Amino acid sequence: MTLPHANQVFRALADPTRRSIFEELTRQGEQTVHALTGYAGVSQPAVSRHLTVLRRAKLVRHRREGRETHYRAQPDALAPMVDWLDLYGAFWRDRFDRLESLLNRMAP
Amino acid sequence: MTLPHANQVFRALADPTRRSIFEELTRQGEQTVHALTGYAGVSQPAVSRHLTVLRRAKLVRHRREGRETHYRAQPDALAPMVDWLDLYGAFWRDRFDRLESLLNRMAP
DNA sequence: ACAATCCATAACTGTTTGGTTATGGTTTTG
DNA sequence: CAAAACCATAACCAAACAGTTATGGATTGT
Repeated sequence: MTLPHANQVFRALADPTRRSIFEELTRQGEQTVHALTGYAGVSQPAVSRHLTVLRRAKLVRHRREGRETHYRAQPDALAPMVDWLDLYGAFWRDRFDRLESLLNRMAP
Repeated sequence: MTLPHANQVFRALADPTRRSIFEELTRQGEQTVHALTGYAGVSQPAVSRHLTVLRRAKLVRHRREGRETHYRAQPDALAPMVDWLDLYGAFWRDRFDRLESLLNRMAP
């Protein structure tokens, strides 16, 4: 029972180069493809394609300005992943609370 | 600057079938490979290999009992993903503080 | 003892993926 | 205007991936 767009987010962030690009955008703010290419350690076309994947997952937004394209992180697109963790986190908490109260009753 | 085992966790959870198996184990508790095969909608060898991937990411543990192998979720192995989101998705900080403290209580 | 069950691994296959180089469109610079 | 810079897409390639069927080892049931 996976949430609707969660899959794209999970897949996009599964690649370390893409995570690294997203991290860089989060830390340093808006960046051009050129700047990101200098950072990422792969070729410019590779960076462009990674950015396309991140864009389809809505993890980044872009803005054209003349011949350059500026990308910035869109952190609220992490919501599906957060929700997924939160969903199972709540479940664990319930189990943990039950276990905790059980232990309290057993050894007061 | 991603933690060493974070990559395995991200990769393991990138596949929807594997997420589904992990979700099932979290919801229903310990399960045999046979039971999971009935659930997952793929062949038994496929399930076994998914479980191996989840095991290497430490997201599940297994216990042999006679001819069957029982698997259960190991939710504290999600910690690297939670840490990552906490770091780069500061937007969601307060929601994560709850989850993180929960995980800390479960696996101190 | 024999048959059936449970599971993991091997062997194979088609698809996806992450990288490359090549190319071309658009915009800036000289 | 010509040249250079920026970026996206295309074409290609090797490796990884997720699935399958086949097989065999270990355990349980008859």
